[in-house]
Amino acid sequence: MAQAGTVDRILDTAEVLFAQKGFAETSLRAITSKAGVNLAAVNYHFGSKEALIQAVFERFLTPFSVALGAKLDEMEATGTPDTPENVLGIVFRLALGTHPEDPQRAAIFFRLSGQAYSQPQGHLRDYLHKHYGAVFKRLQEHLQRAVPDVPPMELFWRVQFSLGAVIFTLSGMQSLQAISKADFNLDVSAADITRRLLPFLVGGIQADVPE
Amino acid sequence: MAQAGTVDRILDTAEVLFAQKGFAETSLRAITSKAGVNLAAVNYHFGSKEALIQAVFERFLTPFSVALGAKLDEMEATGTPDTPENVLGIVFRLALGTHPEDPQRAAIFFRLSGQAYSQPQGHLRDYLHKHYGAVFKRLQEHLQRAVPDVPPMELFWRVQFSLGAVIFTLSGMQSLQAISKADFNLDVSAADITRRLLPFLVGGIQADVPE
DNA sequence: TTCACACCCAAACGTATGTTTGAAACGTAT
DNA sequence: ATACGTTTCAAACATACGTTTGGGTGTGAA
Repeated sequence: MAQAGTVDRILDTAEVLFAQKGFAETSLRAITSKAGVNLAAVNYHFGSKEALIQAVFERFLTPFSVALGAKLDEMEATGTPDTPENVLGIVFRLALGTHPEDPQRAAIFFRLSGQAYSQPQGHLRDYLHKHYGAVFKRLQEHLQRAVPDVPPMELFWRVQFSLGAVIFTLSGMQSLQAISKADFNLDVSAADITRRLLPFLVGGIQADVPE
Repeated sequence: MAQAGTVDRILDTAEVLFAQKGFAETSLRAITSKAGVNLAAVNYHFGSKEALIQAVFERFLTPFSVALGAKLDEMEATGTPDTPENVLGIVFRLALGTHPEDPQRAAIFFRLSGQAYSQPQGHLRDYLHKHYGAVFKRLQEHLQRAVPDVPPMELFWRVQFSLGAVIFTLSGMQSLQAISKADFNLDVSAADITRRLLPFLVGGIQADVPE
């Protein structure tokens, strides 16, 4: 990140600031001054702030969804059984491991996703669903095979619940960590939390469906 | 809401707009013009926008936490067993039922909570934890008795995961409903979703703790 | 009636934001 | 060396925001 081009410097900085403070609360001036580029550079290279936000997501999600697709291919090729643990495990290891050189990056990934999903108007939510809905659907199909007793409609919602648990928790990790430290005097990392998340989600997803 | 006083008209309107578009994206001008009051009224009656936001939450959460406390009292008095279903059931029925005359209100409640929690800086999160942490802790103690095999630290996080699932899902219901309709051609209500949520959360909370 | 106080209102203030502009600097191929 | 497309820059622009101001309006008590 030291002496990259203007475009990358903007993306690198925007990514961090967006994750830290949200989209509306992060001004172009904050981004450009911290990135050491001129204010006008954003509009020159991206066209608008909105386009910058989408570019940040694209740089994040395209490699992720490609890797996820590959992992699913591999799973199908090797005949790995469709269990909730296996399917969800892939996602988590991927999210935590796409940038092994920079562990912070995983947290940024989750918090950005959280920002996107909790965006009020849902522009981004729709954008994400449109561009990455295919891989997402494929993932859900594997999950469906893992819990054939859960009706598809029910599973759809359980996946949404899981998404909520994941994104919400990790996007607010700093506050939660403070609370956790105050109540239990213990530090936790993103990897800690995801380790705890897996059994929780598996338990929820394969729970019995009432009547 | 027809001809209430200025203060209530502001609160009524702000509540809806905040839930709809978020705090930063809702201007005082939008609130006051829709409420039919003068722009300066907010600063006159509340002091600042930040104070308005807190006032909105107070009007929501104080009755809720009082009612929750009463329900817990009742539970202890009648000796109702501490099962995850019972404890969580109380919360859900309360959240959905605090304003039976206005079913929309429950959705607003959840979406506001979601906005608060996904707020980047976490002012509100801390405010909520400070003002309503006591009832919350009590709830968690009942849950702990319901799942004695889950270590307290683990349970703390599972409660956070549950909060995420609930708030996140309900705060983004409009988008999710659209997706759900597109994929399954079915409409769903907030009550529907909470009915689905309960078994999911119970399953997650009482899942086995690994090694 | 007069006074005091709470409330309301139109207007203005200061500031911050995203965006645009036009000229300067740069790199590169001719 | 020159010309040209690309990129950078300081400055300005238009707008939106939260907040403040000062005068007006109504109401109840003295």
